[in-house]
Amino acid sequence: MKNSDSFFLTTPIYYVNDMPHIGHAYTTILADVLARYHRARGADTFFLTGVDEHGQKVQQAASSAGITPQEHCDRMVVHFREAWEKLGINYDFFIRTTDQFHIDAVRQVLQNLYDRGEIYQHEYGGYYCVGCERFYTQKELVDGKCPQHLKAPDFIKEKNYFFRMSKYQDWLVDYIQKNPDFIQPESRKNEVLGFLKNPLSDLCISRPKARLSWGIELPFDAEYVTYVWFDALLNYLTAIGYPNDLKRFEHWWPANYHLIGKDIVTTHCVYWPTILKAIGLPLPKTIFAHGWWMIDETKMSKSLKNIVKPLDLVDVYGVDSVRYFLMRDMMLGQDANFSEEIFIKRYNSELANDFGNLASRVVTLIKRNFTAIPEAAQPGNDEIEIQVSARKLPQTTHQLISELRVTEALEGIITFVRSINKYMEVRQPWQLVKTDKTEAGTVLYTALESLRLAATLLEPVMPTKIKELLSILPVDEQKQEFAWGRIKSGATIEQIPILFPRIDKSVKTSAEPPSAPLKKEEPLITIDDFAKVKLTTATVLTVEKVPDATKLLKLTIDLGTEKRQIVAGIAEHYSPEQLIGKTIIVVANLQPVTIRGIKSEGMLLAAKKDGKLTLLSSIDSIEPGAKIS
RNA sequence: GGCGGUGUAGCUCAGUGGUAAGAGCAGCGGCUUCAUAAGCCGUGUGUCGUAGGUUCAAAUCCCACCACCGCUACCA
Repeated sequence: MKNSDSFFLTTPIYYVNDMPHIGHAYTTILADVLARYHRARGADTFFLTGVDEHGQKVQQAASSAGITPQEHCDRMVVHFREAWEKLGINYDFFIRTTDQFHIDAVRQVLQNLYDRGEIYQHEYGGYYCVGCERFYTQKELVDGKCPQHLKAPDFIKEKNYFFRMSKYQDWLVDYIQKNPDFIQPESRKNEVLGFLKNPLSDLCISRPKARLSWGIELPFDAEYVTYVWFDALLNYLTAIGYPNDLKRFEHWWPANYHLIGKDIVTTHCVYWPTILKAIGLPLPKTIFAHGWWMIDETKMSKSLKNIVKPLDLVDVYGVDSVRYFLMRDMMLGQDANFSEEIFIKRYNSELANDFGNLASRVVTLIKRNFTAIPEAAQPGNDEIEIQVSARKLPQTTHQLISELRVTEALEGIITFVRSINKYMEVRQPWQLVKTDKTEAGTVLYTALESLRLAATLLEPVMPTKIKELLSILPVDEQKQEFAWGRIKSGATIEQIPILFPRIDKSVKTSAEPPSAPLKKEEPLITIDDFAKVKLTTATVLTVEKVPDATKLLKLTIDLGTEKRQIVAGIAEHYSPEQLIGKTIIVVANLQPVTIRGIKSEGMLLAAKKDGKLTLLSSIDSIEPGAKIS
């Protein structure tokens, strides 16, 4: 039975198709920080992370690199382990979906669901057009024929296994509404509820081996492997012992937090709860979706290649300050900006000036004027005021952390640090020491003890640097970490090193080269392959918006020899007026398709990066129909 | 197209019916010198996106509009 003090939190398991980047790092550091705070308050804590290793993309990446999928995974997992090591991540377990225990457990769960009728095999009829290599619904067919090839498609049957997700739709909507903390922040909850207004279909959880072999084989049909998401989500259960070590499992489940990025909300907030319901397990208490880091104004995500490697940041600035920055600057669930400039401002202002400098001045004053740490003799009003806020601070910090309000928790600590600086100005111990050494001692003890307390509260965020500082401060081990008065009067103290040296903005630390795009080993094509693509110039004759579609424009174009109609997803980037009369480049021999009921006989070429799209054209004017080679 | 969100000081944001609208950063002026050229004090005439409405009273509630964003549909 899970007791109230057991705290289980997870990150997603990261797909090994990609190198670790700041998105992965943020989630993982957040989890680490939360785990450390909960351990510090005495909670029985389990922090799970890992990697997701099955699926199509892994198989493809492996085959293009000429290695087995397992070899590919074995290579990639090292990058994640090393990254977390370097970022000071203290996880309790690192799961790989290729771990045998996970594979076994997933198969047991599948068998159980299958036996209880939660999974069924469905043979869906399909009107399959060989020319198009795709299925058509009856509605899409024109007079029973493929609209492209005007040929009657074959009716073929394909089998797959489906999880009865749809039957849990009403239950899920109800559950989400009755448990306001289940999906956070609220905007994500609304999105999920919006998603659930449309009918939910059953979830296809198998892939025929003929198409994809890299996955967990279904226990009840060796011709299939498990859909990668189904396999991956179950890690949250298998890693803590489900279904073979129920005692361990029940100690931790349900999870207190699944931390995720906002890109995987549907899988976690729709698929996962229904799977758990079908298994018969309670749902995690909270699924928290955080935002994305914008790097120099550009979106950072898995699919984009403008990767800023967390390890590079750490090499330049140090782990602790990077962790601090990431935790301090991203507000609950919102997107945040990262740039060197923003980082340096935050670092200099809070870590160097407010905190680090305070440590230096207090310790220096003690070393210079006293042989040992002085006593706090007669606390006056200023001392009492500091002590009052020092006693409140651990409580408010832990409260905020328990609500995932990390930014505000850190703000509270740094505000307290500022108040210590102010206290120093008010009491001026460097003057007092000349007139009243006892009172100067009281002031310095108060400042040092306040500093120690602030440092202790910052330790989960900056474990390395803070440990370094705390190891120098002599304490009375009998007294509790968060209690006032732990610093030991009469003990000697070493001079402390400069913890966070100020970064001089004029000396730009651009030692790091702009991160080169990952070199993917892409297969090369021959000139003959290229020749298969018929590219020609074309003149745009007419353009109109496709009704009820945001992105679509219908164009008629002149190819010199003929006129054609194409549909293109560029309405958000070009207005019809901008296009008429322009020369564009099209793929002339592309298989036609029907988009929104409109036939499209070709594709225009456009360059797209970071959300910006521009059509390709020729530098000098040229007749339509010119061949491009 | 549908659903939802955001728009407050140069920047990042807090503030959801009621004293003259706030914080941090940046800027400017001063004090101080124990300290990492750090610290402290002082300093903001901000159309609270625009235009209406409800109210004794609105940044805060309602309507419309504008801008941006998210999810979703359609987008190879």
